Order: sequence, then structure tokens, then C-alpha cells
Amino acid sequence: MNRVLVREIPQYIGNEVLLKGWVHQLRRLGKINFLLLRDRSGIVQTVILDPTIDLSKIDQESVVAIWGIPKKEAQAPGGIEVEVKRIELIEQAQSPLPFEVNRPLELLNIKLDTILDHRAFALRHPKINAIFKIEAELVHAFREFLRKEDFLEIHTSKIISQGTEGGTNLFPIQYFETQAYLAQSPQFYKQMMVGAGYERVFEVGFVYRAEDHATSRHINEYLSLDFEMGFIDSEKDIIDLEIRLLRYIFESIKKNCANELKLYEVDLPTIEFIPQIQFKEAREILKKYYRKELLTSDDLDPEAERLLCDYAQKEFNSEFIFVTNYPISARPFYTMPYDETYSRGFDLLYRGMEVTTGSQRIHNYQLLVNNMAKFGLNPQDFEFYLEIFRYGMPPHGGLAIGAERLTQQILGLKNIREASLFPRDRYRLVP
RNA sequence: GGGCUCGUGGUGUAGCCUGGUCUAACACGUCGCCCUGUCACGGCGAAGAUCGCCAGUUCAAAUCUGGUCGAGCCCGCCA
Repeated sequence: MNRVLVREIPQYIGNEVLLKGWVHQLRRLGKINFLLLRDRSGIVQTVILDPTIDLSKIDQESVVAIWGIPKKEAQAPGGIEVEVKRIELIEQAQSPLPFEVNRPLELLNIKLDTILDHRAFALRHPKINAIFKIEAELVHAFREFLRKEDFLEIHTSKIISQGTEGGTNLFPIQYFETQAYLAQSPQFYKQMMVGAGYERVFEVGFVYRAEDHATSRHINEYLSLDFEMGFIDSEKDIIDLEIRLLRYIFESIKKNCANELKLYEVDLPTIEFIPQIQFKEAREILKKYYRKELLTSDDLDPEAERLLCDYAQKEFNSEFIFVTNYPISARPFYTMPYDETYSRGFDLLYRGMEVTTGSQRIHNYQLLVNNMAKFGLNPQDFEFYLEIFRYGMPPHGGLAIGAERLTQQILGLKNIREASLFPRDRYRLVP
């Protein structure tokens, strides 16, 4: 007999099915017992009326096979339940469990640390499980949209000899007899692939930041959603594409993850218009509406990001806001200047947090080399990157989206670690 | 790198300020018995923690002090 998934049960009303899964909950009332069975597709109530069926070894979270007949039953959750004919214990779960996974998370109030210490087990909780279905859909939609836009998916090395910005935040690794580093960004390689003639490329991959921070929005290994495209007129082309990309991602999640969104009581907005303000305007807005002076003259602090999103919400009814034309001093050397002071670099803020950084890049070889010198970098160390710029580089630009951050903000998670299966931070290397 | 907060059964908390009556409480879970419609099932009973670790103060430490290890948040920096 072939296994039937929980979500397929409605097709089998009146016919015996074989179900396999985990015992989500067992409610023993005496002569009638209810067993909630969970598989990858959902949870179904089964009812045990036959007193000869032995439930003594059937503990919560045990793996079982159940033969039974699906029936319409008004009293059952969802209107359908399976009357059990036979139950077989496949693998018993030890007791006690690390914590409960069959009650609302809000009632359990489990510490994040406990969840992460028991990560695989914790994912059995439907609400925790849902996070990674959303994230998978997000990444899938990112790929699907860009492929439709004629982008090529690339996979570049995460083992590098030089950092993008000079080498401060890099994790050193021993690479045979030489020193190497874990990549903090696919930046150089994706630009090189534009120059290689692919024009439009994207990459989904982990990147590594050896920053000694401990906050709810930083992890040391995160999934970077990158794209880079050639023959643009300005960074506005990148921004326009990102708006369409986000619209596509949000619509995909809404369409394919309705149940998961419901668990978090999230109602994703339809993205129509995203306001764009220049950095210097942002500074004025902060001063005028919030009486806030930026402590650093060339970047936004977290409070400023929250305030600007508040402004976007009130003025434009948007949860997103682009901050454009950041000061040159706040941006890496490859960022295209806008004028003497400002660059063609931008950030996207979403619900108070930075989720994207992008820019038009410098495509002129001489300008790029001169800029490296200004930033105190030695062009000879970056010859591998610079070469293609000598042989005809089109105007280009791109951006990177932090996948965990976007997921965190979509679901309103308190800590980015919740959106990473196996987060790596200053103190966590296991599991 | 700077600042603040927290470590008590499997899970989450109370107790700590104002040491003794803490032989450590409560909720959920676990185990046993009862229950034919539960769905945060219900009822009765039971087990389970030397209060992160080390030292000190004291007649007496979960409680005070110092150290140590672990955790969380904010800032800098960033996605």
C-alpha cells in the first residue's frame, strides 16, 4: 500500500489509506482517543475507537505508520478525520522531549538559545518550520524573476586571497601553505562576470563577515542574494529592477505561503511605489521631523533607519524606502561617484532595517585604479579583478539583499538567528 | 571594541532587594489511574532541581561579595 500524504487525504474519503509521520499529539480520553499525525505536508486528526489497538508505546513525536479510513466528520478540525484500523510504531521517541512542539509558540515562550541548541527538533514546531518555507520561497522567487529577466546564475568561490574592502572583516583560513580568507561578498566576481560578456548575473550564496558584533540583526555567515547587470544608464536602473523583483518575491510568497504567513498573522503589502530620497534629504528629514542629528556625517545609524521608515510609512504609505546618493566616504572604492561628495550608492530600508545595499559601479579602468589608491589599496593586489576593466567594461551596477534579514522583517522576527537554520555568531558554532 | 541585563527540575517563570519558616513554589510537559468527541481536553495521584561553576563573608547563602563560564539586548560596523 502506497503512502498518502496528509494534504492528499481529502481525495481518499471512504478508502483505506496508509499514513506515515510523527505523533504530534495524543489525547487519550478512555474509550476514544485522538492522535494528531504530522508529516511534511501538514497535520491530520486520527481517531482510535477500537479498544484492541495498543497505544501504550505510542509516545509524542514517535514515528508511526497508520492504516485508516478518512471520513468527513463535522466535529473534527478541518472537517476530516481518519479512523484508525491499525497503527505500527516505526521508531519510538524518548521522553522527555527537549520542549513541546505541539502548542502555540506564544504559550511555550522558549528562549532562542534553547531553540537553537535543539535546532532540528525545534523545526518540528509548525510555526518555526514555516520560517524556512518562506525563506525558500523568497530565494526561489529571486531566482525565478532574475532568470525571466535573462540573468545567468553563477557560483563563485568563497575562498579568496583579498577582501573587497581591504581585508579588515575577513575570516583568515589556512589554504595549504598560504593565507586565504572567506569571501565577505561575491562583489568582484560578479562584476567580472558582467565584463565576461554575460552582462546579467546573479548569485545566491553564503558570505562571511568577521565582525565582532552581537545584535539581533547580525550573524557572521549570511545568505547574500546578489545580482549585477551591465549596460545601465545609472543606479536608477538597479533600483527599478529591485522594485519589480521585490514585487515578484512578495507576490510569490503571498501566493505560495499563505498558510505560513497566517501562522505569523502577516499580511504582506502589494508593492506599488517605493519612495526614494537622497542621503542629504534624509538628513534634513531627520532634523526637521524628528529633531535628530546624525552623529556620523556620512552614514545612518539604526535609529535613523527606523525613523526614515516611519517617515515613509506616514508620507508615502510604504514600508520600504530607498536612501540614495550616499556620501562617497561611506561607500567602497568601486562605487561610482555622483559628484564631489556623493556617490551613486543606495540602501533599501524595510520596516526599520537595512535589507539591501547597491550602487552603480565604476567601469572606467583608470578611475577605478585612482580610487583604489585614494582608499589606500594597492591595485597590484587586485590585478585579477582589474584586468577585465582594461579590455572594455560596460557601465554596470548591482546590489545585495540579505536573505535572513528580509525574512526576519517579513515575519516580524525579533532576532535574525531565527531566520537562519544554523546561525553562526560570535559565540555559536554548534549545531 | 564600548555599555546594560540575565543564568533556579525537560520547558518557561516566581523566590534574590530586606540571608534563617526554601525540606525551593507555580504553569506546561513526563509517568500512573479514571474518562466515547477531544482540539491549550478534564479529574485524581506521583516522579523530577543539592538554585551555571569556583571562592569568600556569615552561626546560616538560591538570596550578599569577588571571580569565572554561558546567554540576551543596545551602540560602533554592516546585509
